[in-house]
Amino acid sequence: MLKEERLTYILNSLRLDHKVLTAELSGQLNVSEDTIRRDLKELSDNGKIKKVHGGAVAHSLNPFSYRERKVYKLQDKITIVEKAISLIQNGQVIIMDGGTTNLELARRLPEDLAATIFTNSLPVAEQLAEHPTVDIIFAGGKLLKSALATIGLEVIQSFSEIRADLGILGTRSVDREGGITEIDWEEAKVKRAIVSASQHLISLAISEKLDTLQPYKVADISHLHTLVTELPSDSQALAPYKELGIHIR
Amino acid sequence: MLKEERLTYILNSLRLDHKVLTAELSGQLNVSEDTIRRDLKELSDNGKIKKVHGGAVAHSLNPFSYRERKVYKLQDKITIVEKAISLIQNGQVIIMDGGTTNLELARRLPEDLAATIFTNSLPVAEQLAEHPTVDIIFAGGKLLKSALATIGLEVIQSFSEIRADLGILGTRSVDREGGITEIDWEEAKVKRAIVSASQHLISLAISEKLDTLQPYKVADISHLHTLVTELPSDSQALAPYKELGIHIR
DNA sequence: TTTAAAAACGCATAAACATGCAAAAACAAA
DNA sequence: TTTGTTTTTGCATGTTTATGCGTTTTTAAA
Repeated sequence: MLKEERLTYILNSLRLDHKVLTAELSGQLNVSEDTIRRDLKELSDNGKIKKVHGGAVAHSLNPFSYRERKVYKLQDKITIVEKAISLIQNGQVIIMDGGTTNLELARRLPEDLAATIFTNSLPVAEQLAEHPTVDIIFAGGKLLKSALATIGLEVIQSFSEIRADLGILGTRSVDREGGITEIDWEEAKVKRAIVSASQHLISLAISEKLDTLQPYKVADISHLHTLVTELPSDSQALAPYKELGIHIR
Repeated sequence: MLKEERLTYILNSLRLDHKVLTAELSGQLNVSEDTIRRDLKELSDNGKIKKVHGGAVAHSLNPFSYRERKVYKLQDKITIVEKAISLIQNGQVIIMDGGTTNLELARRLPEDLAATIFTNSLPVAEQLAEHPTVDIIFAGGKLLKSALATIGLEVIQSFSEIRADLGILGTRSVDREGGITEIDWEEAKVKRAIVSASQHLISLAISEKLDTLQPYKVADISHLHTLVTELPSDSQALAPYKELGIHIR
């Protein structure tokens, strides 16, 4: 294996997992830890990564992703995202909003996927821009700084003009009675637009969001077609949703 | 076997595998490793491949390589940006597009500025999102991945509905005869929309862009109200523009 | 503070490399 | 054809690079 390939491998792992461990890489690549250390040093010297004790973390040159807030329950979210990816087919038109789970989805989309993706999330759009084949349509509007997403009438109108195959919602709360609910009124309105524009609605939610409620309603539970969590599909917590006819992944 | 055939063979292997090994090629092509090395050197000199210790890799192997670019002439751009900031007043409605200079402007806006800023550039919007008081309106549309900016009819329409106090253009080329010109047709169209939506048009351009031309016209020089470069305002290079009645900063 | 893991450093070595040179081949012109 | 020139190639030479292994130093967590 060429050194160059190792460096690429490291950068790629870093892109997917946000961090790499020297010991782990040494095992995966069958070279000594010293070599890995030298690789990391080189990448670090070139400003590509940030070397830390034990490995390295992403240090994107992109000024935006500087906010390197740790992603809460990243492992669970990765599990969810991998299930969600299996639901996406080539050629589909997809609407997705923001949130860390959806961002992770954007990051991990298969290289060879061809799709058209509508979004109102700046980070998601930026992540998708690195994908070679997906077409990205950004819904314009007033930017909500805290969410780095556009909101308002214009966004809603944009989405209302689409008939999307898939709507993928990062979800704050799901409840069998209260349906999908959100904490921000404006965001809830945007999500509502996504719901009505999507033929098939997928909710990505870590399990702790199940059976919780927020003040603003996005959609009745009957609108939800597929629920993706990190739990195995036969988990007890998911049984009530299954009974409602919702597909569980 | 002709040398040309070998080179073709190498390029083809590289296309398939993204890498070639000197030793391997030497065996496959029945020539010495030295010859292969010379072949690789030639292809590398012509920019076709990237030569590395042990063989060569395709340029695309490194996924992040295209992001590497440091900001060209950053110091000059900071000078420009500081002058440009002095032209902005509280409460104004501003349209700005993308480019490194405009991104730098977004980064350095005074903390206490209150303004409404329309943009079609993802990085600019993200940067502005860190500002406490400006309102950001993002113009939606199809995302041009290379520029990380939206383009197309929708963007143009968004801008056409505005009457902005200030239009701030990052500028590829300015010429007293040819006006403001751009290298990308779609981007040029968007800039044209900015021009006609702005009551006062400001062009930010490092001096080396003066008196140069690109294929697509954005605006006649008569539409330009203020030209900001890193040069002192009494510089010889700016005199012709001054004569045309353009404000120089 | 103690301590185990990680990193840095120096060193050794084998593989890959650049360079100069000469032989062979291809080519051009007389 | 003959002769002179250029290109291509392989080989011998010394040089550089990549890597692993001890040893010492630093780090971070208990």
